[in-house]
Amino acid sequence: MHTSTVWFRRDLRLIDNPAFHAACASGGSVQCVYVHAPDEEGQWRPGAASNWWLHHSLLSLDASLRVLGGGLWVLRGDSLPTLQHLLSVTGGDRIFWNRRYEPAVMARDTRVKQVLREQGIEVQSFNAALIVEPWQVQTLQGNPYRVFTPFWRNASARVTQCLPQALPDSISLLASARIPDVETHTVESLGLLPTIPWDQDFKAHWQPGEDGALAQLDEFLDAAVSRYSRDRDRPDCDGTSRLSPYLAWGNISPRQIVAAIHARGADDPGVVERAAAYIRELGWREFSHHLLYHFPYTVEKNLNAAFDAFPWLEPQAKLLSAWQRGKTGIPIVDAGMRELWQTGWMHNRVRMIVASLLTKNMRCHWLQGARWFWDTLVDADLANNTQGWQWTAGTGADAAPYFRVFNPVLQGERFDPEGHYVKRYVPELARVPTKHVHQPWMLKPGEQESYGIAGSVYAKPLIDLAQTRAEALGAYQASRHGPR
DNA sequence: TGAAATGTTGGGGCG
DNA sequence: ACGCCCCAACATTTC
Repeated sequence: MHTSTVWFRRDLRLIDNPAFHAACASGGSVQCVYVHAPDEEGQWRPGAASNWWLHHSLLSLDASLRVLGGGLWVLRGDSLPTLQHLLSVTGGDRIFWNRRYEPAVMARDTRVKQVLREQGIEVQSFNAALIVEPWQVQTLQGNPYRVFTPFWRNASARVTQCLPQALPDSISLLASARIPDVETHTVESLGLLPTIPWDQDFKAHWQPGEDGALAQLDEFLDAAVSRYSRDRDRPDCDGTSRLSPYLAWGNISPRQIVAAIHARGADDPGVVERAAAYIRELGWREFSHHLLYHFPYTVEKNLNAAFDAFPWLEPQAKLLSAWQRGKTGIPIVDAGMRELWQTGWMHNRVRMIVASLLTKNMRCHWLQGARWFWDTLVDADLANNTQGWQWTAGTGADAAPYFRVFNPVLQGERFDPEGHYVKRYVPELARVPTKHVHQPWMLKPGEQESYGIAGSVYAKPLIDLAQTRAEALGAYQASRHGPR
C-alpha cells in the first residue's frame, strides 16, 4: 500500500490541484503536508498581510481535508530535511507538488527534487498556477517576450484550452498525526497572526481560502464582470474581480476562472465577450510570471539597465512614512495607501497613481514601494509586484516611459469623479465639496476653515506636484544624456 | 494603462 | 461683406 505525499505551498485548494489530483489517482493513501520555511524565500518571505491570508487559508484547507477524513500535516523547518524525515517516518515513496516560479523557491525546489530522487523517491511537479508556463511560449527568434502585446497574442490562444480538474472521484486521506522526533505544530502555532489586532478590517473584507475564492468568483460573474471594461478603473465602484489574493495563494486557479466564464457563456454568450478585458488582466499576470522566470534578477534590479544610472533620491524618513500611511496631503494617494493599510488591498488604478507619486514625484527607487506593498498586500505576488513596480517606474518591460507622470488630481477627477472613494478612506475631507475634493489646497482660506481642513496637510500637501514633476523630468533628461 | 505645451482650425462677435 | 480677434475644441509634439 503506497502513501503519496502532497506538498502544499501556494496552491491552497483541492479543486483543480494537479498535485493533489495525481496523488489521489495514484492509489494508496494521500498525506497532505505544509512545511513552514519562510527563510527559504530570502528577502521575499511573506509579509505581515500575506501571513494573515496564509494562516486563514491553511485553516480552511485543513477543514476541507478533515471533512474528507484527513487533515493537514503542519510542519516547520528546512524543507528538504523536514520532508526527508516525514517520508522516512511514514514510509512514503512518492511526493507531488505544484510548481512555483520565484527564483529562490525554484532553486530550493530543484535541489529538493534532485536529492529526493537520488534517494529513490518518486517526485513529480505540476502546473497549477498558470495558463501558460514561462517556457511554453517564445518569440520567433526563440527569445523570451519583453512586450505584453505579442506575448499575449501568442499565449492567449491557450485560454480556450483551460480545462480545470474537478475534485478527484476517490480520495483516501491520511489523518494528520504526531510525528516522532518532530515538534508538533498546528496552523495556530506557526505564529502567522498579528500580535496586535490590526486585522479587524481584513476580516470584514475577506474570506481567505478555497470556499471564499469560489464565492468571490460567483459574485464577480454575477455582477462586475459584465461592466468590467467600463468600471474597472473606478475605485469608487465595486468594478473589479477582487480575486487577486485568491490567485496569489492558489485558493483558485486562472484555469478555473476562465472555465467558469466560458460556462456562463453557454447560457449568455455576451459574457465571454464582456469578460475579455478581464481575461486580458489575467494575461498580465501570465506575462509577469514569464518575465520573472526568464529575468529573475528583476526582483531587485532594473530590467532596463539604462536606468541603473538614474539618480533616485534616498527618501526622507518622514516623507516616506507619510506616503506609507496615507498622510501626504494628496487625497487620492492618501485614500489608496489607507485602503491598503486597512484592508490589505488597493484598487489597481490607485496602485499606479501612488506608485507614480513615489517613483516620479518623490523620485524614490521602486524597491522602496515594492517592499512596502510586499508587507501590506494580501495579494503580494513576486511576479506581479515586481512587474507592476518596474512598469510604473519606467524601468521594466513594456513600461510606462519615465516621463509619463500621473497627475493625482486629474486621475482623481477622472476615475473618482464624485470623490466617494477619497471620502471613504480620508474622512478629513468629508465636508469638502466635490469640485475641490481632489485638490482641497485650491480652496480659499475661509473655505478651508469652514470645510474643516484649515491648517491640515490637505491645505498644504507635503509634495508640490508641479515642481516635483519638473524636477523628475529634469533628472530623467540628465541621466539620459549623461553628466556634462 | 499621461500630462502639459504648443499648434491648428473654425465659429462667432465685432468694427 | 470682410477682416480681425478671441477662444474653444481638437490635434500634435514634447517631456
